[in-house]
Amino acid sequence: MRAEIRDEFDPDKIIRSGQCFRSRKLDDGTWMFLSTDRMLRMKREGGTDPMPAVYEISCTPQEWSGFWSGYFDLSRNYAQIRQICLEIIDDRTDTAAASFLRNAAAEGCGLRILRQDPWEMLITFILSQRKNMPAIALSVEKLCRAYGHEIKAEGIYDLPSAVFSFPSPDELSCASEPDLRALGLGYRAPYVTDAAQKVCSGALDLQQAGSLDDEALYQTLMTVKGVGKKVADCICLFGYGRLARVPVDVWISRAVTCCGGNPFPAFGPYAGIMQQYVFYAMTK
DNA sequence: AACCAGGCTGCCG
DNA sequence: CGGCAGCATGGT
Repeated sequence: MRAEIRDEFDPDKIIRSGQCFRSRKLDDGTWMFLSTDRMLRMKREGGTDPMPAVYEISCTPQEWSGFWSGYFDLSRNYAQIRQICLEIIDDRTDTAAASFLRNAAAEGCGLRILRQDPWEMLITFILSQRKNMPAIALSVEKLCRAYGHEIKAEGIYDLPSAVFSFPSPDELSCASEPDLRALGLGYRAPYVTDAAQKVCSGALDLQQAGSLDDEALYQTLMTVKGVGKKVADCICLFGYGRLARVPVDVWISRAVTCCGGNPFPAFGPYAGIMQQYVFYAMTK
């Protein structure tokens, strides 16, 4: 099918923004996005300059409106939100911090906070600790190849190599801690088995957790071993769309120092989006 | 070849 | 309580 996207949307930036680790751009210029056991292929039509942007998309209209449109958070107006962020930045008296933040908000144009699967976010960000982005992508890929199942290509698109789903809680519950250490997960292996055990047993209901407020959700997620403040905030932001949450990692910590104090609370309900602009600008 | 990576746990004071 | 060593492994 064909889809027209009018708001700010830059798949290249989204893929390199550190919120998803399986999606990528293929050699033929199409983008491949993956979420749990779903795959989407998309290609820009009619050059790159004109708005609105039109994309040729591999799924049905039902899958687009029923899933992927929500995944890309397309019902939200990011152009307007980014403008609100810029106005908040203009109110600052500290010119050095203001120009730093203004630059980040400009660099981040086209980023969106993806509405991803909570289980996939839980495991992915447990794996992410003390790793750089290529290393995270590698361990996630290993996990999918070992415990997920193959996803077949749709329609006219063919794939360069086999693509695997993200393992479901049941699929991952087959993995013992030594199995996961053998995959190279290191000290994170027992954290993953604890997460799978809690979710499979029903001790942690990720679906129902979505009805909790931000703070209760955050506290609930931290009951899993290996999930601390930063990882819990990543799951809140990228898995539950809690846009006020600000995961503080080494990069954001540097940005806070650079601004002479934490600049994010000023952005209120959009602090998490501003955080993503800053993270992207700093890691680019 | 050292040093770092989207940190967390357990222990020490 | 706050502070901090130790941690497994792949990138740069």
